[in-house]
Amino acid sequence: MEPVEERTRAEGPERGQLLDARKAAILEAVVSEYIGTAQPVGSQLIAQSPGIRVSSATVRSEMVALEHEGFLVQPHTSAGRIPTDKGYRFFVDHLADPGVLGPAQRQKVSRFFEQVHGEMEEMLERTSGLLSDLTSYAAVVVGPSHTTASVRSVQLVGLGPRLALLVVVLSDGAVEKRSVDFSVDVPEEDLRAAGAHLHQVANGRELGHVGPFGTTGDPDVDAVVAQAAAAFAALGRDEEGEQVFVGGPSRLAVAFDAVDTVRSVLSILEQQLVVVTLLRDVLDRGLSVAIGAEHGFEALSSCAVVVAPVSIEGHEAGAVGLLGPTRMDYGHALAAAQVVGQRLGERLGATLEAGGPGRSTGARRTGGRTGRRARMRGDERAGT
Amino acid sequence: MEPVEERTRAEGPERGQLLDARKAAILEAVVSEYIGTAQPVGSQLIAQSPGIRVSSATVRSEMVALEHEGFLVQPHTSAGRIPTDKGYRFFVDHLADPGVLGPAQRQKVSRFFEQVHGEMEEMLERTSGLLSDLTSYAAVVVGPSHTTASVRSVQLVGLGPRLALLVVVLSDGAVEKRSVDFSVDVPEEDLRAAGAHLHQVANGRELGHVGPFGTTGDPDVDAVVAQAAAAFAALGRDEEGEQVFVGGPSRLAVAFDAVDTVRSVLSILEQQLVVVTLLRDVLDRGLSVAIGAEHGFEALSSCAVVVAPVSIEGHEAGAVGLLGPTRMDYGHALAAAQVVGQRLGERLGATLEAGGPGRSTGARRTGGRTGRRARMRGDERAGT
DNA sequence: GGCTGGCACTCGGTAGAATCGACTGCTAAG
DNA sequence: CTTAGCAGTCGATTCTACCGAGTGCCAGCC
Repeated sequence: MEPVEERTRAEGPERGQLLDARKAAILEAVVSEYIGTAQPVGSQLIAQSPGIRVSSATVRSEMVALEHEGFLVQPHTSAGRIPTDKGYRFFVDHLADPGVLGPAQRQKVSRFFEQVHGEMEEMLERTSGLLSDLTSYAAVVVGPSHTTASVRSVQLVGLGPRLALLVVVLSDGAVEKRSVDFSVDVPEEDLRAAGAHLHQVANGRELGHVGPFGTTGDPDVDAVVAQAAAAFAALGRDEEGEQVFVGGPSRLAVAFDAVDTVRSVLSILEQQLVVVTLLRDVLDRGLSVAIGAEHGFEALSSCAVVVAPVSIEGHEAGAVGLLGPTRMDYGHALAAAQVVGQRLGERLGATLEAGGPGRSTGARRTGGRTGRRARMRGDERAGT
Repeated sequence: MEPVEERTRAEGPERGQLLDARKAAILEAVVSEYIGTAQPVGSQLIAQSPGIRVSSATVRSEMVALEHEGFLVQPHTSAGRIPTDKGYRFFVDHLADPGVLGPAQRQKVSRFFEQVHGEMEEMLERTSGLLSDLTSYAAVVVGPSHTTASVRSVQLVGLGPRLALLVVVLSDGAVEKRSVDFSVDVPEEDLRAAGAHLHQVANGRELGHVGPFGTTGDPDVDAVVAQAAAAFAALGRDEEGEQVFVGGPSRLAVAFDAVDTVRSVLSILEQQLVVVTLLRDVLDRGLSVAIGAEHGFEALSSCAVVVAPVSIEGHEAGAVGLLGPTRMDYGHALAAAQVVGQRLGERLGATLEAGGPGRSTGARRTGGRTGRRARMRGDERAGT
């Protein structure tokens, strides 16, 4: 109604984002208290907390102001106050101490990355478990997309008289495969010849950009090549997406007490494409935390998402994230995500350390985020 | 107290498992009603249901008997009755109509298996989604173990001067890989030579039983072979287990209203080894349904598990399962699991249809179920 | 002017009493 | 053996009273 009135009533030179020191201290106290207890916090409790040197009456009037400015809300008239998304946002941006992992946890992380072995998928999956363990929140790990990796080897392996497997090894160590069903028997030599030809043509190219495959002169072999080419194209289409690993989804059932919330958040996590988009969006906006409605997902409005990039030798290769209630322990979550993301990047980099120039095709992400695909696990229906 | 009394009171020649027709009809009515409404069901409702031609008083006295025999319980004195695990068991064994999928669902299944494409993992994953969609319960799909498949191809692909990828193709179309880090630069020819040698030695053997690898005469190549052999061994160790795919876990949050139950069931599903063991156990005991405490898992005591085998050309290759509350729609769930399991087996078989004799190494499972490993997704802690 | 103590007020949560109603078990009659 | 009738049980619901945490406001103090 009277925005001017509103603005003059607020004191000091703040412009929307700024709060004077005392308000900030009170807001911080409210947020940390609420994060700890999940109970609306009242003025008296705040007045007693260290760092606040005024009476509860003063705290009350400050709280009224904070409520007007949208940092706090009262669930009902005679209750304490709880932070709004904006309140958490201010807390995260200005107040929370950087957040450090305890020595025990640091050690756990170190030991994990020393011991972890196996191929990328396995490592990413384990990492999602680690992150979830560290924080008690659900964790997601998004692996690098293979779109920029180049083909290092192509092979056709016969599995039967009329069936073969197209095996493609990429420069980043990923292996893609696709079965090819010839309707007629194909002799082993033709298979081998076709494989060699495919290798010649595709080697060094990016998976999405192989072909045309030309001819070999031998029509039998060419027939095989043609079939395999189709499989190649299908590979390029299907495997363009990132893989998503979710760790500790059961943690959601601890973080939220409403079974409805659990259900809707779980069903979001089942749609891997959505998860990838979500993390990407947050990172693209230069954030490491998205609170409540800050990301566009209705179903996640009671969640906060903490994201950290995973970069392999300087180029962004994926992301790790945490999903918890808005009243999550941001300091800890940020620290954990950040450390794990970084260590994971280093670890993945180290595996490729001995890699040649093929690896550094690292063209930066093109930035567009439409058309991305991810392997779906679970329901594929677009959310309800 | 007086077992003889007990036994003589019951009529007819039953011995523990059998019930006379009227008791059975009443039990069936109680179970189906309870499955539908989740409310304790009283004698009056049963007396009205079609097929029951006696008064509520008679129903009551029969219910007393059924309670004595352990098929029903009363949550409290003045409430109706609900089935016990034993009650569900009898229902499943004797009463439930075979259960048929509706035409729409049959069609959905058919269309799914016509359209589904991609490699095994993807297909299994999608299948778990399908099954969950059909039934509204959480679904699990366990893929075949590779232990009986033989090696069809071995290749060493250089990813960098000192790094290579060992790529092993198995007769069932699976591809296993492992990166090998030589501490010195290895020329391309040595890699190729070592790869060829490995292929020679391993081809046709089972993954767990390759080696020893002998020598090639060239010490440089032998060094590479030795490193790769270690990777081979690691593969054999790691990839012995089945893969597990969970579809629609969010359905658990619909089926159960206690958030605690949701949490504990979810955390079971996170431990893939446990899931494999569970399904195996049930199948090994010749069952297709395990109700409540029938499987040994405390955390799943409020669940029922429906299992159907997936067999590829006669030999057991995996399983599909459904996880829901004990008051699940058994008829529908059984039908869905059975159909999907069978179709999946046929579909997987069709892919290998053109396969040669290598495929039919199908030695039956050895039956032991210790030492099995599964890729873990999520937490790895042994249950709480 | 800003801070504080005091006070009236609000309102969710809890406890207890009354009521309701869906069951049951029992019994006596058909 | 079945059935109608009846007394009894006990969870669920509603209502009331009450408590207490917490608020907003105000008058007085520094």
